[in-house]
Amino acid sequence: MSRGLFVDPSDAVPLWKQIEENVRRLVASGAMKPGSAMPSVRDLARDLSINPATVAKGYQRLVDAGILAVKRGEGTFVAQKPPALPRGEREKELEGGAMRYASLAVTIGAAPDEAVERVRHALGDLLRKKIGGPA
Amino acid sequence: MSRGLFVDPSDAVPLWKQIEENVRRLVASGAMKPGSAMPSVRDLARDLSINPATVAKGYQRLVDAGILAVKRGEGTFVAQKPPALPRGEREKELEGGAMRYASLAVTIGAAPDEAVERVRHALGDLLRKKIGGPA
DNA sequence: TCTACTGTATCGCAACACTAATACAGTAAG
DNA sequence: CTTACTGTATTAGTGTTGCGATACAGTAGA
Repeated sequence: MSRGLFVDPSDAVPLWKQIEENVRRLVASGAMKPGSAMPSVRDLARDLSINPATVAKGYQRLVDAGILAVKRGEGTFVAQKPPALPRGEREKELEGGAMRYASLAVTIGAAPDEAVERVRHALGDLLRKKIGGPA
Repeated sequence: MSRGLFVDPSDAVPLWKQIEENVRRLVASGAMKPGSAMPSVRDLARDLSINPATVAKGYQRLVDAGILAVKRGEGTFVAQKPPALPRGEREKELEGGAMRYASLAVTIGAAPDEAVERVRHALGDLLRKKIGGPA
C-alpha cells in the first residue's frame, strides 16, 4: 500500500512531475491533511522502484510551492496552510489554463457549448470523487 | 504583412509548433479559406527570419493532418475540407484538455463556476478576434 | 531547354531534460 | 558517542528535440 501514490514510468510525463501533481491533488482534495507525514524519499522511491533523487525533486518543488514543509532530519510533512496562491497569481494561472483549453477546442473545431460542457463535466468528476488516484 | 502569421522566438514553444498552431487556428476560424495559397516555405521563413526547414516542418505536420495540401512545384494550399478529426479522436482530445484544465482549477482552489466562466470567456475571445498572435 | 520557383530529405550541432549514483549534512534514539 | 534514519547537493550518463545548412526532386513559364 503506497498511500495512494502511483507513477507510470512508461508515461511521457516525467516521474518527478507525476509525483508532484499527484501530491498536489491529494492535498487539494483533502485526502492528505495538513500536518500529516509524507513517506520518506527513500521509502517512496523503494515503493515506486525509482531513484530517491527523483522523489526528492518532486518533493522539493512542492516545498517551494508551500504545499509541503520539511523538518530536516525528521521528514517531510503536509504544510499547515494549503497556500492558495495570492489572488493575482491564481487568476493568472486560471486565465492561462482557460486560454490553452479554449485554443485546443477551437483548433479541433469543437463547438463552444460542447467545450464548456466538457469542462463542467470534468470539474464535477474531480470534485465528486475527490481524487481516485490513477483509476 | 505576413498574412496574420507571427512567431515568438523567445517563447519556449518550438517555432514549428507555433506555426502549426497558428495556421490551425487561422483555418479553423475561417480566416484562411479552403483553396487559398499559403506563403511558400522560403517566403515565410524570410518573413519570420527563421530557417525554411523549420517552416517546412510545421507545414508537413499540417499536411499530414489534412489541413494543408501541397501541389509539388506549385505551392501549399489550404485543404478543401477541413478534416475535423474522426469523432473518436476529437472527443478524446477535448476530454483530455478538459481534464487538464479542471485539474488545474481544482488544484488552485478555484470555484467551478469561475473556472467554467473563464473558459466561456476565453472561447468568446478566440472566436471573435480570430487570432491574437503571440501576445 | 533553361531558369526560377515550389516542397522534400538528410545530416550535424547544440541545448535541454530526465534519471540515477554518490557523497554530504542534520536530527533523534539507544 | 554511535547508529540509523531524515533531506540536500553535485555530478554524470543518456536520450530527445530544436534548428539550420545543404543537396535533391518536381512544376511552370520564357
